[in-house]
Amino acid sequence: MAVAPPKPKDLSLTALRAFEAAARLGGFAAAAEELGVSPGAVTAHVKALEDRLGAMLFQRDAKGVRLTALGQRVLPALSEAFDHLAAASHHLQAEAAPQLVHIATLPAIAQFWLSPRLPELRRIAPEISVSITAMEAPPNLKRAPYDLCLFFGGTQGVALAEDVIFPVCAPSVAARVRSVADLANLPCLSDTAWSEDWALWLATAQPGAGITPRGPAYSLYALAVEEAVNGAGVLIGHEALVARHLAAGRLVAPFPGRATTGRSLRLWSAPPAGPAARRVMRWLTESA
Amino acid sequence: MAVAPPKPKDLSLTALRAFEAAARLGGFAAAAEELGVSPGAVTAHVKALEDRLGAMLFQRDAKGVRLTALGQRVLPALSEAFDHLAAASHHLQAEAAPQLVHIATLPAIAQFWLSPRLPELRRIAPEISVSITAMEAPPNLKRAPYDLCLFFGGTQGVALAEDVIFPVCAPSVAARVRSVADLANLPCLSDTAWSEDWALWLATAQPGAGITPRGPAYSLYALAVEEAVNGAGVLIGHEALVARHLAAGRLVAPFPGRATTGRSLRLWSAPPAGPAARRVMRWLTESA
DNA sequence: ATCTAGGGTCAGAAAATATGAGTCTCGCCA
DNA sequence: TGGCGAGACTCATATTTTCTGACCCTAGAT
Repeated sequence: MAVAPPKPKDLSLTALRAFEAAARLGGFAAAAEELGVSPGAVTAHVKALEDRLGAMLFQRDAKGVRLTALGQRVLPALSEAFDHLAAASHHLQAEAAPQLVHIATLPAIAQFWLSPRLPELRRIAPEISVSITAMEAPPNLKRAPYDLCLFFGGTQGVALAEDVIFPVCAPSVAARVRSVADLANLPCLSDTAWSEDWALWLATAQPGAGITPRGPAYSLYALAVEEAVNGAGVLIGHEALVARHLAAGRLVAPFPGRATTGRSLRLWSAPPAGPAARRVMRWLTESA
Repeated sequence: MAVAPPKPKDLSLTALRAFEAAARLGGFAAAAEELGVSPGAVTAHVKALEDRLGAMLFQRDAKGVRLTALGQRVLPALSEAFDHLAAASHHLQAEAAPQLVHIATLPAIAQFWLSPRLPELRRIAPEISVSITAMEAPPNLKRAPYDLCLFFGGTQGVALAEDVIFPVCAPSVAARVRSVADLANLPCLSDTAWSEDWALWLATAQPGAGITPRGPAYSLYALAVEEAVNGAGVLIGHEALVARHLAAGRLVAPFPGRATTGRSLRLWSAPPAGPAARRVMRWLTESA
């Protein structure tokens, strides 16, 4: 009774994932971002899924998309399923490479805080290998395959250090800086993502000074630091990130005033943290 | 602090699925069958996954594959995750098309039992649309998107009818059949998948007759039936499948003896059966 | 009015996935 | 002891899926 294979194919997993991400994040663009594809790809997936189902999942208007009733009904089960799948996949990777620890962090933290500590970690625990991925925002640990996260702000995990900020500059520049008022005549370097830093520091160190620092903003903190070291101006420094340069004398703090941003450098781990991840977490915590 | 996207991609869902199927079913060939792809595709997926992980998941030997310890450790979580995903996907399809009922069944049942009943069902419940997929063996309902299954044997669901077998043939052939002994001189048609039918019937209807029926075996029961109707010989008929031909007089039963195969025609549903599926199930049960 | 943030569309390109034929290695069996 | 058959592997090729990139469109915000 053999028959030729007229196979009724399942829904495409990729399309389901695109729908799930779009629904959960409330937009195709956000979903594209999370999935690491272009928005057009998400559009196409959702459309394909809708065509396949013969029903709309989103209501479109020019200002975005909203889930239809159908979409709302099926989203929870789908999200949960993908959570399970991501967890299983993460588990698989952890079991396959138990000595590999993936850390997600800001580029600046990676370069100025984490990287300098790694040689010592490698000396202490040579069997552990650490991989670092730099990103702008903490990943969704339910989905992304990282073992540890290291970012400013939030409330999860342990705080390694207060985020303390204060101006720093090359020694040659410091010689020309006598008072806070001098900042008005110097390039005041900053990071575009931390554009409030100067105002925050001024409010704390010299309230009512009436100074509006002006200067280039960099989209990569490392660039700003590099410029400061090269004498391009005064950088509003984050203690954890400029500590090494201060210790080495490549940068100095021309003013005594320090401000806290209210955030802290925090370290947390993905739920089923393996021995290696715990080991690295302990070491980083102690080293802070 | 924007950075270019050096994205650490997740494991391929397709590869994970191939691994899961191979592990669960105990072989690449079986997995290929379930996934509806060629064995080579499964081989490639598993290999890609192993390369990606840097660890072996299967131990190969010439007689098949066995899971490694690593594979055994991760399989349960993966299987569960794919079960959830399949359930969610099924749920989505059911919600999107609540009036569509997918039935999985044997080709012969589809043609000779189910199909004749559908016009009446359409008359009674025109809003329900039924889709039928023919297959050789009951699908894994945890994975395959069917609402109802209709097969011989098993213990699930409700029994619609005993599987009763007895010889049938065209009236013109019946005229030449006087006794069971005549079967030795006539083509005795059968289905390759039900090769024991003749022996079973003879053991019940004429024990010790010493007859070995000979004749063509068909890989599709419908072919055997067609041949019987055309007078090609005597077919060992399954009551549920030849009832219509008997009623119409195109086939007759030349002997009074009937045997039961010990199995029955059973109908069962996938766990979260919607209203339409339940309706169809009720109707089919009553119609039997 | 212009800008901006989202989506939609499309053609072409890239990557993933599948096939199919041919090998290889066993264990089974005559 | 040589022939099968099962099951898996390989490789070159084919197909399908998926992605991109550039463009358009709309509506609310500036």
